[in-house]
Amino acid sequence: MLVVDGHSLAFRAFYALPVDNFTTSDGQPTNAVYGFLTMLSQVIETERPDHLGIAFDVKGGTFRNELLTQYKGTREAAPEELLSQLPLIQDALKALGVTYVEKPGYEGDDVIATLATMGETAGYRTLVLSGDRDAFQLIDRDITVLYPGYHFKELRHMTPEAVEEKYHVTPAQYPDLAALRGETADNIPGVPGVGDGFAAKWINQYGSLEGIIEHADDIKGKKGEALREHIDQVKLNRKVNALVRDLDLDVTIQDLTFGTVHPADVESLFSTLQFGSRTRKKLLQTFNDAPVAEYALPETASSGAIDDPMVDAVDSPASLEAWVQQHCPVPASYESAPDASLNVVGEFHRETTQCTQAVEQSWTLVADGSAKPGHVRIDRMALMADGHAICVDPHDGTLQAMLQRVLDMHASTLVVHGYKEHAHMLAAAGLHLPMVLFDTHLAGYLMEPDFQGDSIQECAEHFLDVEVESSDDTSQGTLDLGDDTDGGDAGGRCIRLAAYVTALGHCLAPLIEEHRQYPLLRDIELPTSRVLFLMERTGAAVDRSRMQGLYDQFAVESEQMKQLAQEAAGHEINMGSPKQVGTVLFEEMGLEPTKKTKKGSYSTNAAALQTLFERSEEGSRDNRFLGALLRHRETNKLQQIVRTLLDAINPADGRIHTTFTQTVTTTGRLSSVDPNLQNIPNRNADGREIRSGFIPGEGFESLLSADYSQVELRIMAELSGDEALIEAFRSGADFHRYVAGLVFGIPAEEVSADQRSHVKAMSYGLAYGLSTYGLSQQLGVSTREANDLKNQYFQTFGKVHDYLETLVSNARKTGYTETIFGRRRYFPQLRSLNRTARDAAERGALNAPIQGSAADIMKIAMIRAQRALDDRRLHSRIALQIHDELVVEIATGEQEVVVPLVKDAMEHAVHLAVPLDVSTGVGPNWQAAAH
DNA sequence: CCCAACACGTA
DNA sequence: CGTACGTGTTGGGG
Repeated sequence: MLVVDGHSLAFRAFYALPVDNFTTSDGQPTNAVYGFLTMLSQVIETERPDHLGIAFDVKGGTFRNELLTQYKGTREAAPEELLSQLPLIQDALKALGVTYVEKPGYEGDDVIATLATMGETAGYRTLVLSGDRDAFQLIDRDITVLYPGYHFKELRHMTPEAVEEKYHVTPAQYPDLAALRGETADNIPGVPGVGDGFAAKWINQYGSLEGIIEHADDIKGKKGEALREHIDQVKLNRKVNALVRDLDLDVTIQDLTFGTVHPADVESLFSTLQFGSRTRKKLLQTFNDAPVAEYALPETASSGAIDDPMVDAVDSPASLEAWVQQHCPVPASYESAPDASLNVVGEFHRETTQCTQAVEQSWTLVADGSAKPGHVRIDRMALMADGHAICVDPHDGTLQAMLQRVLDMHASTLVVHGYKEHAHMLAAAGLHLPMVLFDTHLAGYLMEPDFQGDSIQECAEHFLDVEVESSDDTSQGTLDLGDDTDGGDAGGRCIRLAAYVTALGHCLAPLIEEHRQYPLLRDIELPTSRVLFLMERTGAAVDRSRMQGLYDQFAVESEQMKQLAQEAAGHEINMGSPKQVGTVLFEEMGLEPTKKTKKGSYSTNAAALQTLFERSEEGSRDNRFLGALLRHRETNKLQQIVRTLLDAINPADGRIHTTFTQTVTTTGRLSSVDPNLQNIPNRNADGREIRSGFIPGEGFESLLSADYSQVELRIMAELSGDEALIEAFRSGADFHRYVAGLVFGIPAEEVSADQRSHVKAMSYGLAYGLSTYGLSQQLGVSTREANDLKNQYFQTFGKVHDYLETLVSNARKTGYTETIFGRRRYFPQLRSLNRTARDAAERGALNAPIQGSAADIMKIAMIRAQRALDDRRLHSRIALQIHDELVVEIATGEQEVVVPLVKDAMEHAVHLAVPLDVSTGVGPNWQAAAH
């Protein structure tokens, strides 16, 4: 938070810049306005505050004048040239969306003191920009005064240390010193002959002004005499220079956010001030791109360093047990919740949101190793509780039983960074990790889904605002906690990580609670991570020879097409290089380019090649080249996909173990990496063949594929409350046909194939913020027709239109969107003045709650399905999730019971105004299971 | 060895 | 000039 002394900034600006150079054609001086705004802008750019308040004095006397008639008497009246600019400055602030505050009967300094105190109470670090030294009394750990030097640009950060260095008293003692010394600028006389030096000496000798007055008689010499003579003056000074910190100001911290300029007002004001375009642009940028305040870091965060724990030695089960008994918290109800499925309830309880207290009384476990499925390994682990830490070797056979006992008894009070990864690593040592209390990795993701950074170090740096010594920047694995190629202080590093996780937990728990994210964490994300752990460990079985056959087939055709294309081109070319392909097409063959890429060159993507192909004459050289190239692109891509699948097969079990990342997407979806099993071809027939390579493993009879029909549209029906759309789903008819009938005002049976597909594209485009232009492109119709369709659609489903609009306008107001389950995503760019950026943010804001709610529902479905399988002691297991589809490996003899079980888990994941529809298929491979 | 740009696979 | 992802290749830089 930045609090500014408006008058002192205006004065400095006025005297720093020549009036002559800053006057409008009709004679209005603008030097102070210009200087004020540019100086403020500079400070904002350097300090990047999330809150901003400007304090101004009000005309007329203050309570100080009543105490001290000569107060500020010598200060020359401000020149008219400056006074006339003060209202302009305030207008500019208003237009730029900056709050300013004044309080009759008080000075700007009192307003500043109050604002700074409010900020501190709310947990913000506060900067006070002021040229008045009275502000020094505000300085403490969280309040710093920016005090201008001779040149305005030299701003000194006056911290408690800086004050003590300069004046040899604490900030709290500074007003005592000023009272003794006086302030000539304000016409306040001090003790004659007493300056900073003697004042400081006395204060340090007697502790305070009070102490000095008490012992005034002890002070010898001329200075002592002078002091005794002026003691009443000094007392009065002290009364006058005390700032009022608890004014009733009529503003809250929330009012001090900024970043929303009023473009029209700015435009007109800057025009009358005759500011140049460069100046306008710069100012707009500063006040427009200001960050949306998402949360204040708690006080612990600003304190800087993380305390090192006491490191204890543990080398036997007995000493481990003793350590745990002494330091680890005892769960409130161990008997009732000892199981791994502690949180796996599949029910969402939005009302219970407390977690801070529990996390405060928690303990921490950090395992070091690799969590990559198929290459899971654990090297060591650290436990931390109660400020104490130990490092243990999980492979130590004598400790294992005790370690498991500790996990079983205390997991419900445990905090980890990455439940899924820890479950994998502990499993490598034969240990089972029950459900835990809190996960700092998942919590950080919920707080800021846009933040990219998985490791403990990155999260600590981001959320704790500490400098993390980058022990080794050799981290290669995406989810690794770090590498340990050093033979040195690996255990120490592990313990340090535990200290970070402990601090992260203490920092994130209150934030999570405040933002009502704990239900999501406890009831959705943590249970989901357990399901993902099981899925990753299981992996997906593949038919290696089938895959190899497909690979060979694609490779042969790919090679053939390459030969064909090179024949047509007349020379060897690298088919994988868009650049070389472009050269052949647009230079050697002289074809007319269709589209340009954003970076200047001509596009050679499939769409562009297709139009060129259709344009070319049958059998011509161009035609043959393009045909071969298109087919090569296709088969080469498929070959490449199959190759990565083959490479990913784990030799130990012949299965592919992907990693589902739970903290990368901004909307709440999962993603799949290494390999990505969420983008296995499904649209074209020959690509789809790859799915036939995914099969049930030994002991399993078939694969089940279960997917949601039109989830996102159903969510739109739910969220908008549109009766017509809700009825469309309740009717159970062919949805797109039914909707097309409504849109075109004809019976559903008379809807043509074209009409149906147009309406279908429109429906899906809605949730993406599709433009009429985009729609027309996709449908191959004129923008006019697309626009007509859009109007017709919104006329039929009015509430959908209203919903989408309020969605964006609410997001503009609050700064974020929310899913049905309260998952948030922030969109600071909604207030951008850059139209492209703003439009993109609007589309994102439109889509996030819809895509995100669908993701939430699927996660709940997975939790429910896993619980159902667990409860019935079934052997069937979830293998894959592809956003709206689950693939389940059905154990021999279980098909009859598993199919309805999974279907039910998905359909009843949540109760909406519209039913959720799940279609299922079973087959000997993934392709055959399609339906 | 890392990175951007391009292309293309999925929901 | 439609959202959300991951991966491969090329070709430039170091």
